[in-house]
Amino acid sequence: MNHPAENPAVTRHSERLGELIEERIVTGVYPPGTRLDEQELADTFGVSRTPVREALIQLASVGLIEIKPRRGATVPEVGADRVCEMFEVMAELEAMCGRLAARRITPSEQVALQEAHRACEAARDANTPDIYYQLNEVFHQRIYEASHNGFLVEQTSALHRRLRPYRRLQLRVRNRMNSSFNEHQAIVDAIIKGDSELATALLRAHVTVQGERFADLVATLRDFKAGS
Amino acid sequence: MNHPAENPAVTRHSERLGELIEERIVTGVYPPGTRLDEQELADTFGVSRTPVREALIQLASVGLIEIKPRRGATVPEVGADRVCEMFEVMAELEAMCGRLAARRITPSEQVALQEAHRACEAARDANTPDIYYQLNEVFHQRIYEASHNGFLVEQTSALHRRLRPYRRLQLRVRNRMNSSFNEHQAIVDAIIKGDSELATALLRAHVTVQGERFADLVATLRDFKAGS
DNA sequence: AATCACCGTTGTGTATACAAGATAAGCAAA
DNA sequence: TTTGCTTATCTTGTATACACAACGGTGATT
Repeated sequence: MNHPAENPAVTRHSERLGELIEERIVTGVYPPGTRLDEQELADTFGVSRTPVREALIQLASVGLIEIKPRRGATVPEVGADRVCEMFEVMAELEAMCGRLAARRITPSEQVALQEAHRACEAARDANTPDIYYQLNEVFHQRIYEASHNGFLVEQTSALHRRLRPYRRLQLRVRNRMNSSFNEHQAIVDAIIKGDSELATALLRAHVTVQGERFADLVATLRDFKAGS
Repeated sequence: MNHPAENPAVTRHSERLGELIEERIVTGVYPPGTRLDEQELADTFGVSRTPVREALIQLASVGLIEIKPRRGATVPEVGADRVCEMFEVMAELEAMCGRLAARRITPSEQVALQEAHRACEAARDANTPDIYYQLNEVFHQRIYEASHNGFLVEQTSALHRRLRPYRRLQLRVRNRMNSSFNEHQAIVDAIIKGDSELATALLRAHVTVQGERFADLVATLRDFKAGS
């Protein structure tokens, strides 16, 4: 058997490169404001400038970096307000997923959703926020897919990924894991019950809270800086 | 105003190229299924393969074309169902714009919105669908901007552009221009009045109709083909 | 006659070379 | 010392050259 499927060795390096660079951006290796020198990246990853450029263009068109003509690529200083805007849109997209999911979810998807939910419950009981965080992503993904709108799934997943680093900040927020799980419970109930309006409202609130927590965090940090 | 993004004096050809190729895709010069040969495009536009590749990658990451490793770029056969999915998301995004706009629109934006609306009215009275179509875009853009969510504006505008060719098909649909204008009127009223829920509902319906018209059109075409 | 293997061609993916603009340093003049 | 201009250098943007995988055709074998 030829294994083109199992082998991630995509013949185009720029794709792999894009993921690597993206990884370094969201993990803070390349913090906002960083200038991304093409030659430097090329040396780092052991390739020539060509694939690096292609990867950068790809990242730029997704909005992860900014490329100014003749002035290179930089990791944008995502203003806190910008992130809030993104959370605002995210809330609406997730709410839409929930609305459609409540109407369209199949029996097998119901099972999958409840499985994901129970997995979250286990992580909560074990008090392992990192695990919970991971399973939380699966949970939300299940809802996306239950919307039966492939385009919506793509858009929502993309934005979810892009907001990941900011959501991550909230892991330590007091009691967030617990309240998150309770919200999940209500969301699952609404979807299973087929109450699309309720699912919409609950999911919107669920995500909006995340945005607000983020805003709180930013405000706190600013005060902290100002006070020191 | 310093808007380097929309400054046409961009030294990077790939951006300009991307727009040119996009233009040819949405206008049907490169119909779905077309294989986009890099060398061929390079010759066509009088540049080398490098900028062409960069433009293609950019288009691919926005979803306008598909690139398979070692197998080149093709204009995807966007299934009708896919387009319907996109309209479904579009309806929600526009609805969100309307909801926020109703709450946040400034006096000067109110004026701009009404101006755009009256311009549409003139086009309707003159019975010039092409002009109406153009002004209709301005009208919607005004609403996007009134949402005061820059990220939302970007996302919505992008999807709007991507759906343009399919919306264009509806120009000739019977009476569409007239009913569109009437819907606009109600939308403007709701936004000015500050009734965000009403604006949401009206805009969602306004766009949903477009999606349904598109579905009707596709169905008609299919029957036509089957019957011939 | 049909099938499979081998080889040539075509076109993508990458590296390198070259051109041009932008930044920054150095020098001169006020 | 500061300001302005010139120039040097560095980085981006583009062209070209090369490597290699995929498709197509021809020929041999069953």
